[in-house]
Amino acid sequence: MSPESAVENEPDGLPSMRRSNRLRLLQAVRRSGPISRAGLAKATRLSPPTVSSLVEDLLHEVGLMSEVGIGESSGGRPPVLLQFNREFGYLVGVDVGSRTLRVALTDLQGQVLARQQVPTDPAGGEILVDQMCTIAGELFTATGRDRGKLYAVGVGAPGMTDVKSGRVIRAVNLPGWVDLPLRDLLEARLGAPVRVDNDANMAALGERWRGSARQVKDFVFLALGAGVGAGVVVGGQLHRGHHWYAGEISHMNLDVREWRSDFGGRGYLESHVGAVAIAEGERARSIVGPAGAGQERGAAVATIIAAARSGDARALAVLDELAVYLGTAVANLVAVLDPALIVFGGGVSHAGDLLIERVRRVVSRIVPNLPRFEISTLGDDAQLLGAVSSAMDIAESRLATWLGAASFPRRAVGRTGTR
Amino acid sequence: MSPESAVENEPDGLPSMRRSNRLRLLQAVRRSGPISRAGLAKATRLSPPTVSSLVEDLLHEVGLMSEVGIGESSGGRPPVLLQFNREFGYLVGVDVGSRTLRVALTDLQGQVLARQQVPTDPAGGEILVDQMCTIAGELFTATGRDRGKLYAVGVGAPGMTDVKSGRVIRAVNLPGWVDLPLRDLLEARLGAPVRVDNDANMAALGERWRGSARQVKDFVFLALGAGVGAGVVVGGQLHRGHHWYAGEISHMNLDVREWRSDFGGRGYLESHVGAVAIAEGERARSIVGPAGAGQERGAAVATIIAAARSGDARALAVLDELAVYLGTAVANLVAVLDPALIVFGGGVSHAGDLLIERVRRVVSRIVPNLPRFEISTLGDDAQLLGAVSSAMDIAESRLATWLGAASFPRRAVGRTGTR
DNA sequence: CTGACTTCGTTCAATCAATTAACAAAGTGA
DNA sequence: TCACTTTGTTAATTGATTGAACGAAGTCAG
Repeated sequence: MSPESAVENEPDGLPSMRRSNRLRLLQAVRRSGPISRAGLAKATRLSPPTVSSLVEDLLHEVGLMSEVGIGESSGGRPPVLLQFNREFGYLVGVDVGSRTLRVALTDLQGQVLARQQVPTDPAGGEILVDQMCTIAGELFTATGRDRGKLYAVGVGAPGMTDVKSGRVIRAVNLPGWVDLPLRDLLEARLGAPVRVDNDANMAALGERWRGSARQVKDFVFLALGAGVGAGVVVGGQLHRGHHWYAGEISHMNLDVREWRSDFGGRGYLESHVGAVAIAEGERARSIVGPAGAGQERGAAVATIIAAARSGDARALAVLDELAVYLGTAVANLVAVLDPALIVFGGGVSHAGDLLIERVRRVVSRIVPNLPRFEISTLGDDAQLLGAVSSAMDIAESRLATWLGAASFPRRAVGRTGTR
Repeated sequence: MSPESAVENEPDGLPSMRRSNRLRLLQAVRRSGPISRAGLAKATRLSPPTVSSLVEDLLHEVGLMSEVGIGESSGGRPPVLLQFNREFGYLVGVDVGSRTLRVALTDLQGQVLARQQVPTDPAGGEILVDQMCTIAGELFTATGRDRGKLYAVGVGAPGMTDVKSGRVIRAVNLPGWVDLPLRDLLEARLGAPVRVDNDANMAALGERWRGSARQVKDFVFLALGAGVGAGVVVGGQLHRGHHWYAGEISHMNLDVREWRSDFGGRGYLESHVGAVAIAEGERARSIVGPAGAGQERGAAVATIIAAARSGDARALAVLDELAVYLGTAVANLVAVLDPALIVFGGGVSHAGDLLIERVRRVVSRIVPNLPRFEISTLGDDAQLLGAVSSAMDIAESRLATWLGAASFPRRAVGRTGTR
């Protein structure tokens, strides 16, 4: 009964018109929640008998729909409500943070059934792969679901990833991850298609799905954590770039006079906006104490933000300084992309309006086309939910190809000659 | 027999499967040049009788195909070759330069039938609209084509345009164009759908179609003329941005220390890379003579480039300076988008390798993900051909909706009740 | 130059899915 | 209780695609 086997069972022979209409019905059901056959007929502009017949397939032969009960009558025979069978399969989303590993088990609609988080094993490498698989297994057991029905997996990893080959090229703070074929390892162990992407991209997907960026076609998610990264969404689609480097804005140079000093010099965004840079600035030290005392830069940043919130002039000055660099970088990004929205995430984003106002002031002096600015509404869950969202994307296309999105009547392969 | 009337004549009653397959055939014919019915059957995976029947429609009823002759036998009955009827309708592309107005008349495949160029009337405004329409009319007459068969028009205008409403918000060097509803004016006079877009975007489309960017999904066209503009192509599609400001990189700030000085200060790209800025730099003056002597900045730039090509140290120094700013801007753009290719166009691009090498050197010090760099292969024709290309896009979708790309069986509207 | 073989395209009957029309089912409301 | 609505199914019709057979128009070998 696993989806895998169902794929095999489905005869390829069905002419495509029917398959395509089946898919249309399924999508209508997913969009329009519980809905009657009559409602589906209106929504898809198919005739009632056709809908009945296709629903029959979807209900009993395929198993992707279920009858969910009787609806209110509106003056006639009450409708039989149909629903997408969300438990036809399950999704797993994984967020590999440099400190925390989060795993969620959801149904096909992305509804979270269970989740768990543990400290990331700093050794990285295959140990982490073990950790993920174990936790995923535990979540299946805990919720009493069949792990054979795992349908797709999304993984957000810190650092640089090659989405096509599913490799992690290098991971921030996880020395054990260098050119790790994460996707292949996971697919082998979990028996389901896996997509690996970097954390900023995943966070962007999360915000697009259930965060600040719903309905927004063009936006950028700014991950302001240990480093600075961006997830770029253009035309509703994540844009990853030719070398998977899109959004690596930490390399931006904001001082032509310093461009000769190679990566990481004073002219570069990274030197002014990363948590490291913030925590180790002069003013910052005067707030959080001498360098080296605070092992955790994230904590130092949090302290500075707290001070700023309570009106500490030195802390506000740190934000001012930060905003000049960040704002200029954002302005340059806006000059290139003209997005409708920029979402701030990561530790620095907890400064909230203190940050947004300062950045907006800078940006508005540089470019005329101001985007909307918002703080991530998902916070630390953005990456995890983004991973789930990307698993949903895989599931979507798997369902589509399976049910026959494939255009049109395909003749039986290997057509025999005339003789 | 104009396409317009044909659209009306086509009964909407054809069930969609047939319409959709007709479209598939048409596209296969356009892709695969002259091809037999048997070839089409293989290419589209439709059965021979179906192909015959649909081709019959397309040939005689619709008129979008024509038989073009008999092909070589490959050991059996020789094939009857079919072709897309490129003269089913015509396209017009217009490039409104600040100095030259170019107009081309092409067939539906974008093959240029005739073209003409005249000096742009600096008065701008509706006078220019007249000019365009007149020239277009002349081209129809000169080639003996029926102007009633005009199928789509693309117009590239300098400056800022709102593609959705078809308005020119403001045009560089054309004071008469301020918030001009160019699309509506032209559609009223020409009787065909019109798309208006800015010159950098059109040039990008041109390079995508028949220039350096063929087959490239993610690239940026840099228009280095009087100002600096970019046409941004992401995922094969032009990206225009939320306020139609995408690619307005002249606003980029490359010197945080100068960000307070508002638009146009020393920190901004525009102040260093535009033809004005180049021609009026100190070193530049020492080559081309005192300021004000050369009315034409474009000519001054050309002089400098010529000098550089012949090894003039001062001219090369101008390029060096330019490359630092341009390279930094490009690097920032690359940090955001990671394109596969950057195409240089406009007057400054005539510096060729002298420019590319210098820019590449700067970019390679700032970001690790170097794109390919190329000089526009279309030169001054990029915008014009881009305008044609965008007209083709319109034509494509017009044909598609007309032939019924619209997904699936649509019930007769206003379905009468059960009674 | 004839006959076997290919390839191209069409004719014809069969198939399959969607539609219309009619009807059964299951309610509301006067 | 009866007229009316809305939902869903059954039955007959329509329309498009297909497979098989066949005619058309060539090549190629002996």
